[in-house]
Amino acid sequence: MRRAARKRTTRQLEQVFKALEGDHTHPFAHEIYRRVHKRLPRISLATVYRNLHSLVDEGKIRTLLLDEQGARFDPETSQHDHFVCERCGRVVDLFLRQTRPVDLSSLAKQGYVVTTHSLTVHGLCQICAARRRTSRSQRPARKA
Amino acid sequence: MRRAARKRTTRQLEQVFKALEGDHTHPFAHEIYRRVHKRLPRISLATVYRNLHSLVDEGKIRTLLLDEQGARFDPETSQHDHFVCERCGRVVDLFLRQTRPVDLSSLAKQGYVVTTHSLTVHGLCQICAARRRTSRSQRPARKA
DNA sequence: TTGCTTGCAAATTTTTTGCAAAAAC
DNA sequence: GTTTTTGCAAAAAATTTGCAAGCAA
Repeated sequence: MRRAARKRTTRQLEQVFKALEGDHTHPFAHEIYRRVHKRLPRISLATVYRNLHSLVDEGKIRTLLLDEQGARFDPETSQHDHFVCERCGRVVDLFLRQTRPVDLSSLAKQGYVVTTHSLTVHGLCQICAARRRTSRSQRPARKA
Repeated sequence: MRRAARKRTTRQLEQVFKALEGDHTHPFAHEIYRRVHKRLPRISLATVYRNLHSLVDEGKIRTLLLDEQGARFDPETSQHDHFVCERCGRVVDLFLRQTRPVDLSSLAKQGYVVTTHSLTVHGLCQICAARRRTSRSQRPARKA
């Protein structure tokens, strides 16, 4: 599934990248489409997908597979990890490995060649954990 | 997306579980359908999906999101990690955390509540790494 | 001008759902 | 006998593709 390298810069590509740049919410393709569509009302979702793929191929953004519903996109290209909140669904960047690197040395000894790794932590984010603490003794809410 | 708990045992459910039991290849739903279909030729893919979900809900199997093409299923329910080979696509179970637990204590200190985590390592599996070593100086092969 | 990229619509792929019939208990 | 589960077909949701027209270089 190798795609031909992109050769031209277009407004569509620029806007797709800008819609993601500096964003920490790890949006799905459709949300990126929604954002770009405000500036380029004629853009199609297919073009958003094509440009997201180009950006991934060029290493400018990354794909995240965290939900059954589809791929998320992340402009943070440094090696990092993610926290997924079970309650609110938020995905938070973690930089654990900067202070607590995962020890994969045993794999090399077993004959594996390690390129990258990704760590995903599931649980309650700071906000949802605090909320639960506050409402500790209340009976389970219906539908919030 | 909460499903009602299953109340009856059926041949379909049993066969879906048996098709996965003891398997270490982390198959997609369609491959499980293919296997079960040999024993129950009238089963439908929809039933395989429904039964896979039941088994996940009951904690008998787990869902793995590793590929863009869809979910894999894993009968290994103990806490473990995965290695994905970039060349052959194989997914191998890893039990790194039994000897090298990932240190997530800093998250608790920051107010997160951690439920589980998953670590996925990418690279070359033992077989593909060995093959590369053997054919080190050869020009890139076309189509294997 | 040349040929890459886009927009549109249709196609694909994976997974889910409605409903009558079949099976479980 | 009642209620759950199945099979089938159709629906949904996410993503990809063919192709003529538009745009970048």
